Amino acid sequence: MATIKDVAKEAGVATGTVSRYLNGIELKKENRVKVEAAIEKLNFKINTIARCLKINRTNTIGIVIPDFTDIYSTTIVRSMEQKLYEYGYNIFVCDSWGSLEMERDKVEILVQKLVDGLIIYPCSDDISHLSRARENGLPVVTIDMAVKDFECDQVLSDNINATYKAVEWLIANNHKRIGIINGQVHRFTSGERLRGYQRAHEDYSLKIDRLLVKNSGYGETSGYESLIELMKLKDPPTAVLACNYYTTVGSVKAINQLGIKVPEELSLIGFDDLGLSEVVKPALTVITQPMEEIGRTAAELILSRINGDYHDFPTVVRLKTGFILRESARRY
Amino acid sequence: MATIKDVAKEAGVATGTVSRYLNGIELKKENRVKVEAAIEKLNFKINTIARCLKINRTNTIGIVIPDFTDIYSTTIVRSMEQKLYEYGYNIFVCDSWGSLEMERDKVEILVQKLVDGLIIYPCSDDISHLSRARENGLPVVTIDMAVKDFECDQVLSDNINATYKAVEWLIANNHKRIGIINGQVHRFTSGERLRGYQRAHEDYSLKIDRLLVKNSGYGETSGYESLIELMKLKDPPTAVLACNYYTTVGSVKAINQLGIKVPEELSLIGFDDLGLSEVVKPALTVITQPMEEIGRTAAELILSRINGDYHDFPTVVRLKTGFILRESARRY
DNA sequence: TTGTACGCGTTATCAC
DNA sequence: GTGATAACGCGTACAA
Repeated sequence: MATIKDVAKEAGVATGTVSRYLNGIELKKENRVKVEAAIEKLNFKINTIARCLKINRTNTIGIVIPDFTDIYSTTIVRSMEQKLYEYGYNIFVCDSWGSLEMERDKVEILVQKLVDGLIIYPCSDDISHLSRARENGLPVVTIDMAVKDFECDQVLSDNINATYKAVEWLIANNHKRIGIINGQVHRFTSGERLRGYQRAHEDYSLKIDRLLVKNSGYGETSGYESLIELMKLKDPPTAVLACNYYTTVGSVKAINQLGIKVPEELSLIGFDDLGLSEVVKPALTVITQPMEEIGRTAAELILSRINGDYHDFPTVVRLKTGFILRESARRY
Repeated sequence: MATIKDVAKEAGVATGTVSRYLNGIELKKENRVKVEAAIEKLNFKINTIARCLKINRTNTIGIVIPDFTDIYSTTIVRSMEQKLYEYGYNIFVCDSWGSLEMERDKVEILVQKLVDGLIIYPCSDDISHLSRARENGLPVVTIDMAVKDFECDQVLSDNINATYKAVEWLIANNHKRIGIINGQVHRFTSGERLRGYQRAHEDYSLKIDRLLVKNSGYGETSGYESLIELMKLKDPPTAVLACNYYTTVGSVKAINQLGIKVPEELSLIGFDDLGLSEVVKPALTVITQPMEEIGRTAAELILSRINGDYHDFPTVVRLKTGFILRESARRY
């Protein structure tokens, strides 16, 4: 692999001259031509590693998500990448496999690879490993998770009002027994989404039957099993709210298997308008999160911090969710 | 940020000694204790960039896929990551946005970041940019794409027999007008999948009606529109084969919208057993690709090449596909 | 404008 | 074993 020295020798100039050429500084035409010829001839490529070592920047943002195959995460990542690429940054995406240990490991790897910033979708509310990252002067932005005991920028959906609006709609449409299929209690978004469910009940003086509250996890299997359990109750719900995309998928699976008619026998409200929604029959009513906006916002925040703009640090951005009424929910 | 020199000074030893300690070489107990104390005290972290510059390896594999949100791709990536991580390699995943120009750009970035190998899911059959990567001694493995005019390892599904088996099943079950919704003709997998369709027709002396062959693209919209066009024909098909996951999704959408009864009025065979298959009603009959195996195989190949094992170079691995019979296809 | 010398943090190679 | 020192490839002063 040809180095900058080889190019300099070939062109008969000094290495500094080549370096300046590479950095877009104008040189004497004569030299420029020679340098260009040498680069072409030797098929020279700049060695990014050496450059990074020198300037102590990599123009790379590390991103950690719990699962590469989770379309909610990847949709956000895609939007981040678009924004960051625009500003000359690349992304280094890691998968924590939903494990805290792995997450720590990946963060460590990213820090050692000298990324210029870290955007993380934590898989738990233990983010003690992030403080070490920040000690190295690394900006950190979290997604989908409010973090205590650690100052950093955060981008969140307005989870509380998301479920509040959905439950409110159901109550307004005469539903009184509303099931909720939620993530585990210790997860941040689960807590908020449950909170919205509770608030709507409070505000309309409706009592919550604890049997209608499921929180075994955000996975497809959890959604599937929870829905079956709900419908096996002596007094089953007339409507069910699934609190993320995969519990929605699991719920639909269970509904199909049980042969339940939607919306005649059960109203279903899902989460995130991703692929499935319009494909299943009847089309799903869903709560939507602004995924592109989440990604873009996180990208913009990290870019600000990298550029030393800390005037609004730390910022917590709450993004509004939507509600798309389709056929799977109706008046009871 | 503390450097190895600081540690050496703090411990009162030479930098080489610290380096040897970091690389797991045993030192005199006395020195080991001093070095460990110094590392702890200074919160020293090894500088990966500097190390890479020296040893000329990054322990990182670059991966380029057409779309972060494409679950077929990410499932494969996940399986690659699992294997590579096991061997101490990280992955650097890039999204080509389905554009050749972007793909070139991303490959260039990866080469400059000095990844140790490149696994690529090309978005077209123009892979001229890969030869440059290989000139730098970089092993290249392609996924999902047979490549001409360029020697490299390739991991492919057995596309021809995949569609052959599906069409054969349909023919054996008395279907004579079989529609196919395929990717664009210039795409490699499309060509092969069409070939399987054709061969099955040949082998059973069935003539192909050109009107039944759609090839407007692998996207959801293409699938949606193609299915509608097929069903609008004077003599519509009795069965339709969608040739990737997204055309399958689009087809299901169209079927729901048109109110077509499956399998009574139309048999549908989809591609890839991903999420959707068991959620829609009736459950989808699908051709499956061994995604985990594709990822694992590609990872193993690149690891071999990195370790200098070229005894079977270049290798083309053809992996067998499966066929899951569910409710969406039946005897005509 | 151009050329030179040095620094970045680590590893490898010598002598000791 | 250990210590000193020369690489690795690039950027950047500073002097010419």
